[in-house]
Amino acid sequence: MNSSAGPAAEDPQQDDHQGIHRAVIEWYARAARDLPWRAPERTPWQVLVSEIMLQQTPVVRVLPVWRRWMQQWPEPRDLAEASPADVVRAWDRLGYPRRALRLHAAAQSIRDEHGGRVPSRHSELLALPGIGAYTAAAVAVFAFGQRHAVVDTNIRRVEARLFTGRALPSRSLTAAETRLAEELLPRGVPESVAWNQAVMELGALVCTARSPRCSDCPVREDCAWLVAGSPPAEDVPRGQAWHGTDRQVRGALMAVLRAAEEPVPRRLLLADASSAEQLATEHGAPPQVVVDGLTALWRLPAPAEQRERALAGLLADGLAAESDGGLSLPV
DNA sequence: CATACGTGGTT
DNA sequence: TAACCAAGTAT
Repeated sequence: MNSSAGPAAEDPQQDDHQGIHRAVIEWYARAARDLPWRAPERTPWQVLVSEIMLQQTPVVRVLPVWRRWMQQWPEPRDLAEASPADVVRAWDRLGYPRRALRLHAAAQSIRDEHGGRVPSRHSELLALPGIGAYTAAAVAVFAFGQRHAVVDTNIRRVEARLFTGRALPSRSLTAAETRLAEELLPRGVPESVAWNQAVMELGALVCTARSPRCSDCPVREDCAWLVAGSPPAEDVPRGQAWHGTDRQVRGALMAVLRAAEEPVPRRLLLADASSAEQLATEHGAPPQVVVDGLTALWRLPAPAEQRERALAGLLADGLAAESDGGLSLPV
């Protein structure tokens, strides 16, 4: 309320935000989803795995994969001992399969350099493969209860609207946003953890990108964007190209490799619609290796050069490996 | 700072 | 239907 000089004068903003802190945290207690990685008995490893899986991936798609994953590899050591092929298969179609490889490498680092326990320091987490600023903070906060500013896409959007009055945050994370998130963090450790979790959930459930449910928002009275009349976003979001891209070809190649139980001959993997037909004609019979997704791969309107390039990328990333009979997931 | 990197549901 | 979007990271 007041910002007179005193012990707390170093962050005069804090008093002004207490009402917002209280309202959002109270809303969370009432409206939060019941997710397994939030259960009281959750382990740091469970939290870490969930955070990696949730990178750019919706909760509903992560849930079933996470459950299987934690049953199969309940501790970092368990995953560390698995083969990359098994890890990539278990990742299923979560997308960005390089995350699976990095999580595997992180598990090995945890085993080799941290005694098999997920490290709790932000700096140590940050040093693990596949873990950046967001995930390091998220694990430190949600698994270890520390006080750090978590800055994900949800929190960026909520804070952009609530305090900056903009419909959407900028394309990339700015220093100003990080500073704002840090300034908004409640003083007390438990409160800061609750705040991070609550704002993220608010962004996921109410303050959504497309059609925000402002009538359900606990801080709609304080929202700079709403007060300004909900002006539209300024810059047009660049679309994520897909059709005809290398990424699409990589995805189709990965689908085949995941389904294959044996190495897939290179010519089979790199065939296009016409050459596949030619192969069948010449051999007078369907290919010996029947693999799910091969037909879809052949049907892609991608030139041979692009298929070669996509496969080379997979090999370079360690998502595919060459063997006697052809290509397979890395053993 | 921009770009590559999967996948599938929603609008 | 095409475009948008989802708890980012690495280069």
